[in-house]
Amino acid sequence: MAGQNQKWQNLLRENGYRLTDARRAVIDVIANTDRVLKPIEVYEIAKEAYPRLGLVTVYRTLEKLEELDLILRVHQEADCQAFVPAWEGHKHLLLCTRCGRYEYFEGENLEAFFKDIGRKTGYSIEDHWMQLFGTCAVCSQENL
Amino acid sequence: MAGQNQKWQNLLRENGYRLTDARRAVIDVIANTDRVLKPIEVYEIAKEAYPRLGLVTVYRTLEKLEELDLILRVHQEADCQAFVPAWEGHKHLLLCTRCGRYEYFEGENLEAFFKDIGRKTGYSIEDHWMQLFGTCAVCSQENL
DNA sequence: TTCAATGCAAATATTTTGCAATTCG
DNA sequence: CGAATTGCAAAATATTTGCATTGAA
Repeated sequence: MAGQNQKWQNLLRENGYRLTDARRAVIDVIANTDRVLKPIEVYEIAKEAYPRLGLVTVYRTLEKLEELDLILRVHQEADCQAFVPAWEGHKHLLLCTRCGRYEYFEGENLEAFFKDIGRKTGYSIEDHWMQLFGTCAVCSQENL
Repeated sequence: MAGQNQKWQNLLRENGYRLTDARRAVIDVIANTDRVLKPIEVYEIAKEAYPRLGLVTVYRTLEKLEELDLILRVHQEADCQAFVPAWEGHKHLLLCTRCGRYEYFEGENLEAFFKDIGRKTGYSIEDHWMQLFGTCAVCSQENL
């Protein structure tokens, strides 16, 4: 997962966006996080490396990263504006409700199931969201 | 799905809440909707039947209905504050991205799958969300 | 009669927009 | 240099809270 920074920076440039210090700082944070992060959290962490960063820029950078499918917006009970690095082709997430850690998981066999639902309901299925919530091994440990 | 009003009203009372005209108006709307509704939409519709309704009361009533598991919060790309009547035991939703219509669907065999994910990742799974998005039969029809 | 509930107005919180100054390429 | 980007301040949204009044039980 580490070292995505360079790849992301290249992708931004290839898509006609400029590479600025502000963007680099935001990317450093979100590309390598092992926890779900809210914009304000990205801001606070990135600000340490690049103090004149503005929150607005964080919002705008996240917007572009999402547009390029480099990050994924995570919906949770309490808030729906948190992000994790995206994994190509997979949007099945497992989240720790205590610490925000995340894991991606595979679900190939689900496609057939979804198709079947579509047939039964008369809907043409275009997208799906699947998320599991639980307590990660580390947090379970701490709670003994 | 129709005629849930009375049941909901009883449940509110059984749980120590008072039955007011404002609450009845809100319940009439959300208990019988066939579309996902945002608080402001509930407000606007319910206001027709009970003009002195305040938006704040809609928020507060929805909060109580959610607490009693009578309605379910629906998360979508654009907003995460929309509700549908809940179906006991099932939180698997299929949503029309055009008109907001919804269908519940069953997924018994998923439990084993979820358990397996938990075992592989070391997480103890506590909850899951599954939603499908698509175009319903009516909207597909209209779009010919 | 009593206390929960209401609804207004005000306070918060969050996200977006306008714009002059800055910086990348 | 020229255009994209920044970040401030202000605006727009969405949701919550305080409080005097109303109304259900």
